[in-house]
Amino acid sequence: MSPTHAPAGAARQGSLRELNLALVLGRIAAADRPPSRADLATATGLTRATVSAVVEDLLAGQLVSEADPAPRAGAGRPARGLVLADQGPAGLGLEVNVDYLTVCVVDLAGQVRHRTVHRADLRPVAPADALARLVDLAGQARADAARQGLTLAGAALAVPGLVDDAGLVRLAPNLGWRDVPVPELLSGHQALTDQVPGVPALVVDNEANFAALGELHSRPPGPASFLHISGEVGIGAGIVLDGALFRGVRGWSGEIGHFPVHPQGRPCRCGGHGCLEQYAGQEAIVAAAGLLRAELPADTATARLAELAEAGDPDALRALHDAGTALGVAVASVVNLLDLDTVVLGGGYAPLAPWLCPPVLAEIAARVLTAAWSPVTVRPSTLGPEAAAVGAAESVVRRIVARPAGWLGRSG
Amino acid sequence: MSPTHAPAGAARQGSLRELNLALVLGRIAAADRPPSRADLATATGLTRATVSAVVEDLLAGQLVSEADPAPRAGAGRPARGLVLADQGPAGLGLEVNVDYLTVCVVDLAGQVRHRTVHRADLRPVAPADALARLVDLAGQARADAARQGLTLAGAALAVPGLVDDAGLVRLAPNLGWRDVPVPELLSGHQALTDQVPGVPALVVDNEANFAALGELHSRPPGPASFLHISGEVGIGAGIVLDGALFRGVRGWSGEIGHFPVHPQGRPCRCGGHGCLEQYAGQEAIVAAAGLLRAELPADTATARLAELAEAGDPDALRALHDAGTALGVAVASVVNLLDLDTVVLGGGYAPLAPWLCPPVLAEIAARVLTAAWSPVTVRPSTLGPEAAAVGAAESVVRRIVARPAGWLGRSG
DNA sequence: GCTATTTGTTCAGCGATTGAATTATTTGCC
DNA sequence: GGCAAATAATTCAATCGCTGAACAAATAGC
Repeated sequence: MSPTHAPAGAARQGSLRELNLALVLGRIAAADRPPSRADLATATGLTRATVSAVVEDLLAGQLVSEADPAPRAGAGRPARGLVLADQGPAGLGLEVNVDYLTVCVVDLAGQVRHRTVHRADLRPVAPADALARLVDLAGQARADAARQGLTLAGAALAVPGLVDDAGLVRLAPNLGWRDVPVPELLSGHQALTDQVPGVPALVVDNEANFAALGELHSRPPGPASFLHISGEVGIGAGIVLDGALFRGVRGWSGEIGHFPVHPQGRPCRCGGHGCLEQYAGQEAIVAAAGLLRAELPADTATARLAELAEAGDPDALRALHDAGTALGVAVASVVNLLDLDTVVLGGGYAPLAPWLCPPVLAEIAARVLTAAWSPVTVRPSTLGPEAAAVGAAESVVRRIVARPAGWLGRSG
Repeated sequence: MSPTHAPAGAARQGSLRELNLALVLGRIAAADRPPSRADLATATGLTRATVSAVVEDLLAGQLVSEADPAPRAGAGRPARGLVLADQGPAGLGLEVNVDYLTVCVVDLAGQVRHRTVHRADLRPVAPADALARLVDLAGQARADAARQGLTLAGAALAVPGLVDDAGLVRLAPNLGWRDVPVPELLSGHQALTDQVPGVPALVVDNEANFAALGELHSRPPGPASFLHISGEVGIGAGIVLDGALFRGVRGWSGEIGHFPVHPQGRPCRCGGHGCLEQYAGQEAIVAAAGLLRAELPADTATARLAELAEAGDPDALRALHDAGTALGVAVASVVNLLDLDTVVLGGGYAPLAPWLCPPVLAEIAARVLTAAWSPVTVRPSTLGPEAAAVGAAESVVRRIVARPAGWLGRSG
């Protein structure tokens, strides 16, 4: 991923157009106001002739559309602004979690055009049945998308667990799933999306990874490299390096929940001692604050905790401080290892960020050698609780923006 | 780095040839026996006509040369094998360390064609003087390279400390350097190498990073992603992801020495407590084994320790076991975070690997969730103590192999 | 209404790849 | 020894896509 590496395949004649399609479309996507063809030419270094030809392809493929010209001072023929199409390909994002199912549709511009949240305790539900419900919701989403002139070009499913390259869910402890062959179970149903060359029909990945992707593509765009930590029952991290998600050799990166914060500390269900999860996991924080954890929905407990902290409840404040310190120990090590300058607290941590950030920053200041030369930012996620589903859907459209040739029917 | 990301610049006509030059040359470099043009055509997907044209460019530019045909069974015109040229561009690798200076020259094929090690205690020497000595050694290396038909295309300097993007050595604690502007100090001397477009004249980086690169490009080629840990007085890690060194946002990745192994443990000079360095640093191991650390050269102490362990000395064995356990705690967290499947113990750890690996593996087995599905390999580095200098030199030639257009005088 | 200015398109030219035909060189068989 | 089959490498017309310059389109200012 960004590092200078040799190209994967042969550069044939058409590769040139493929690259320039991606280049121009990427510029249109990144611009903050609709650029003209002339703007794109100067920005990319291509000639206006080439840009025109490329844009013609993109217009024909419904990837961009012409917008009202951006008002400009001075003389000259008015420009025609180019924006990402709001009719055309879109991504389907799916999420299965402990107490809800989410389906959403995101268009090329990153707008959420459809969203459904289905609250239900999924733990007693068999995986196949949960997926069947999801297919049902996806069908409605697809119909709604079609009404809006959108074509679903691919789907991505977020799961709170370890996922295989093939989409096999090896283990989702809080959901009670083990070795669930998701693509196989879904293949029995109607296809979720249309088939588009270059866009896999279904990608399954960890929710923390997709949540990080959602953050990466949020507006305004985040930094190119950051650590996104989702604090739920477990603690997962999504690592974004140079604008790309780092998935590790087998896609199992980001397991930060069992970082040894207190090596001789509390026993953890993983078999170790003093794992981060035991000190900064949602259940741990809630318990430390003296709240009964009988209240089932995790977000309710989190909201309650935030209320108490807001009101100055000393137990809640102490619990949050301790959790933040534990989190800070782990985060500091990650920052030392990867030299990141931004850490995003997402998921259940986002509403607690006002109280978690200070101790995290304190640990970073104390433990990160290089913090003296350049500061590390710790901030809450800008996305809500559906970050993972939105990030999943965005990963689909981003793939099209990064490689539009597939969608346009070129060799890909 | 590697990840699917949009191309940086405009794809013009010549980019096609640039890409294919890199593609073909990369194949020649990666092949284990000299491939013919026909082999390259089938391997890359290009036509034989194109491959011939590309190879002609590479031959003219002295990047490859024709070798004896690989013996083949069956009829047909015999192939002409292509190998990386042993006359042509080469990389100059430099290293400043606490008790030695090293200069080496590595050719395109990765062969070390010249090597000088100058032993001296560099701590009392002013940075400018140390660099002047290095320039002297480099001049001899350049003359020797010229005698062998090699042209030095660029230089890379390994330093045991934090280095800036601009080559400023912010801090090299064991060397006593602070804010040393290396490129500036060297600019006063004769140029180390020739100027080649696309190849920076001098790159300065951390020794751990270059040592990891050396491991990456060693024969047989290592895995595409791994963690390389250099155990010296300090402990540095080089992170290789998808075949590329991961340098972090500012190039300061890999600071693993201050990983909190025992949060309430021994105070560390960094201000923290229980840092890995205090338990698995060379001085710590030597002290724990009951050896006097008055013996200055670090490699002597390490060798002595290995001898004692070999002889079954219980103090030495216990010290190594404890160090390995501490190292394992840190390594397990890194593996959990990045999902790597290979860890290489280099530098001072390499000769101690027989005793360090078992406890490291034990900690990984206990702490890495995914280790159950796929094992993690822990092995010593195959390179000797000059790994950093060789890795530095290799980084120069690798850049040429990855982007030969610059060397060939194309726009690149 | 005219000029200056900027946008976008058209078109000949050119570089690079392609695919088929051609040449080169060896093995195997009669 | 000579011929056919097989494999390697080169040659060449065709094609694709980018370039650069000329040209058409559309607006502001005088």
